[in-house]
Amino acid sequence: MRSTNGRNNILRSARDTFATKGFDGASIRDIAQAAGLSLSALYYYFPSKQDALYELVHTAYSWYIEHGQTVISEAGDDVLDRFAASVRYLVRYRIENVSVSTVLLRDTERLEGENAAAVKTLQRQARAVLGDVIAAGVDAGRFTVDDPQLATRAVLSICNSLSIWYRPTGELTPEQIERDFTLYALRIVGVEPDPEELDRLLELPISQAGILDFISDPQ
Amino acid sequence: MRSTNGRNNILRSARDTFATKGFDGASIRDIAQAAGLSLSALYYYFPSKQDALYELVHTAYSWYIEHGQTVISEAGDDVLDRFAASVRYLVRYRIENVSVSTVLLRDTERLEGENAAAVKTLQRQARAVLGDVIAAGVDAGRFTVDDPQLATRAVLSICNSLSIWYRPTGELTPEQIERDFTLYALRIVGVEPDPEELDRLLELPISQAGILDFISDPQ
Amino acid sequence: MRSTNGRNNILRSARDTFATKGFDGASIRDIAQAAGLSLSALYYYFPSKQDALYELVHTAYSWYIEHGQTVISEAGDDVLDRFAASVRYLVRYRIENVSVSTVLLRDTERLEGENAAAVKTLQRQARAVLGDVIAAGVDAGRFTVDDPQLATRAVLSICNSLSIWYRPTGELTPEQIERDFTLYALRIVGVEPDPEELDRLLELPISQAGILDFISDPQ
Amino acid sequence: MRSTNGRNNILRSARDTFATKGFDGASIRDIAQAAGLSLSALYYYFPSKQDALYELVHTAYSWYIEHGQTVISEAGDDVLDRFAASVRYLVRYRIENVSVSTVLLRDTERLEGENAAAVKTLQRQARAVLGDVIAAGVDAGRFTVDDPQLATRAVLSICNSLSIWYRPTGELTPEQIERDFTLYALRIVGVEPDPEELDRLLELPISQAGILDFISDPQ
DNA sequence: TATGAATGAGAGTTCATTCAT
DNA sequence: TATGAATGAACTCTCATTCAT
Repeated sequence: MRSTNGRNNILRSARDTFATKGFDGASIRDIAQAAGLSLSALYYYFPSKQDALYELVHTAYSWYIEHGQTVISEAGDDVLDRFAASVRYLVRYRIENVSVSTVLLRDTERLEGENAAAVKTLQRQARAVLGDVIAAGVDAGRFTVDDPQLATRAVLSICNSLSIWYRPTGELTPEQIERDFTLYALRIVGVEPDPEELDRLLELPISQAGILDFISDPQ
Repeated sequence: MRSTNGRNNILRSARDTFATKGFDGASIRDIAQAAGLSLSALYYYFPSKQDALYELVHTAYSWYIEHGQTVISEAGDDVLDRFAASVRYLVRYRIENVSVSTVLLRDTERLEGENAAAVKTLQRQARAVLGDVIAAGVDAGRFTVDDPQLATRAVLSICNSLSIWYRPTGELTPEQIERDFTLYALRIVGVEPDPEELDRLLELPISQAGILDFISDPQ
Repeated sequence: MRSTNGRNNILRSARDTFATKGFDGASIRDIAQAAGLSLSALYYYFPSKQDALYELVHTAYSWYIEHGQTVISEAGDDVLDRFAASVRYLVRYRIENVSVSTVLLRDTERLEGENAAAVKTLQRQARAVLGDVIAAGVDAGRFTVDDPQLATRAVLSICNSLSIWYRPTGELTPEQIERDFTLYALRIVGVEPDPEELDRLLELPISQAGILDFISDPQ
Repeated sequence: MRSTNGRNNILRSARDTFATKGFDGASIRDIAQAAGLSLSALYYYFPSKQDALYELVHTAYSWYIEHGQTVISEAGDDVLDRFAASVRYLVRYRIENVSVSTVLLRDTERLEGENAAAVKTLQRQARAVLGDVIAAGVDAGRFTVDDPQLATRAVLSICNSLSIWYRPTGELTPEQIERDFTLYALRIVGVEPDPEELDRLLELPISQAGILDFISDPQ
């Protein structure tokens, strides 16, 4: 069994190097250097650069999907609560995991063959985390949108944009972003919350406990 | 005298090759082959791969900004009309120029030095096309958002997502997308239009006339 | 059209380097250095090391087969004359083209896929150059062997052994070897020539005119 | 105490891997995998790849020489019997030990330094096993060849060719090959046996008893 | 305008080998 | 005895680029 330590160390470096230079722009030598290892040591853990990307992307998506479902079920039965929880979960994920999010959203299309197919399935499932809640809200008559899938894409793309422009050193605090993005999301599905309601939705507990160390950002 | 023809031919190939493989994944041989030229011919027109990317990105952004301002001013004085026009202009641009949009939104960060700086300025201006309208709407009390810049990012990111998932062969028509995205944008800034009003906003004329052939998609 | 000059120069170096170090032991750097070119220049002419080997082997076998048939037909109708001519042709080929013979006989099995298949066909044809003559001799009742194919292998293997041990600086002259090997070959097929007959058979003209420069040994 | 078991297991794998891929084409990983061992385990038994090859080649040649001398002395005093015995011994060795023969005849020249020198001595001795018999036959006036050494090379090369083309699944039986090759060998040295004589020569007992398991072929 | 020929640097990957355990 | 972890050197091959024509 190859030590999880060595693997994770490399995955962390791969994540940061991919995020900075892009999959094709990042050389394996860059990753090795970032990991404090020799070039060839990487090949002890991963048979190829592609495989390292796949491992990273696969693990990150899987974690997101699994914890997303937990977060939503912990939000209770009300569809508004569940919707707010899933939006806030994604916002926080993007803010706290900018590097991996960049790789997920930009470099995933560099995957080939079976890897690409497997990840496309995961992406569909990840979209469904939010998409199922929106569909439920529409079915329940609480949300008013013509095309729940398109509305899902809209809300997701707002949150995903964080990986492009959010920086911890920027002017906006995570809390401001979380509040405003939650409001935008609600409005998109046709809900205009009064301020107290919005406050309440923002106080529901959202957990990202137990995230793997090679997913979450370095600080 | 360098013929515009040769240049544009190359820019078209560069756009498609960058869009498909990414800037770092695309080799100059790929571009030459797509252009039906020899490797060295490219160097007659562009001193480097970077320069070709810069030319492409610079021209595309400049065109977008210039025509965007025209479109908005042609929409009249009402801030709602101007807002709808600018959203619809961007939606159409993304739908009709998927390839160049992909490059603009993904590969621009591969630019270096002065090129990168110049394009960052253009990106700010491009954001301002929509951003100024939103700010005006907020100032006029017609839009209710706390942070006009953040709202701008939200609306932009919805439209920009088209470059990732929109395909002309997909199920949704450009008209459906334009309608729904316009509605989402209005809702984000706190406006809930009644159906007639939305219809009216969707009938305002939007021109993309005169777009350069190496920007707009092949069909 | 890539210049034949450049190609042949590389093929010559490849031949010598493969002969000395074996296909797997020869690095592309070795070949480039021997050719007085940079590493990458080789890739302008040959897409891979495999392809260079294939080109070399394919051309050498094709030349051997074609000229072998000419030599035999020029030897006249008598099966003994034809047999002696084909043996002497092969002996001379091995002596005058030791390097390429070494590659042909040792490294051909490093070929893969279609290349391997194509060369196996050529090898069968090359064996048939001598094999057809032996079969004709057996059919005509002039040769007494049970299995013409096995006798062919026997005669061929004697001649082929030259690529392993023959050196121009050795004690034996090409003429001595040609005489003795011709005698062995005759004896194998059951013919014991008297000295005058052997002399006559050794005086028939055998041409290797027009051999390609990257096949024949450097001197 | 290094167990002979472990060593032989590795030598067996080395033999097969070298035979299939060639010395330079075979990686130590390939050998380890074939032996069912980890990479580093090989280094417990052999200090380098070269040494493993040397051990294999050295042992195989030594065994061949020693048993060859036994076989010949067991054939009695008659030079024809001794000659037939040595030819048939080699034919059987090549047929029953194709893998090791391939390595012996092809990869021996990859040996370096002292290893190469030592093996060259062994090769000379191995040639002498047959060569001494031929020389004795010539001295005794029973064989009529001008150059006993060249005749030796001729007979050897016929037998050695088996490592290239003989496969147990082929059409020819070992017995057919043994008969025909013995006949060819006799003819080369100028002896035309009548059928009864040939039969008698083929009935002399030849032993390969006690061959080491890492020399003889797997079945 | 355009190409063929060439190059140095660097890509991903594999190699034989080492060493602490 | 045997392994997991690591390394430096070398591998084949591709890259962006140049330059004479």
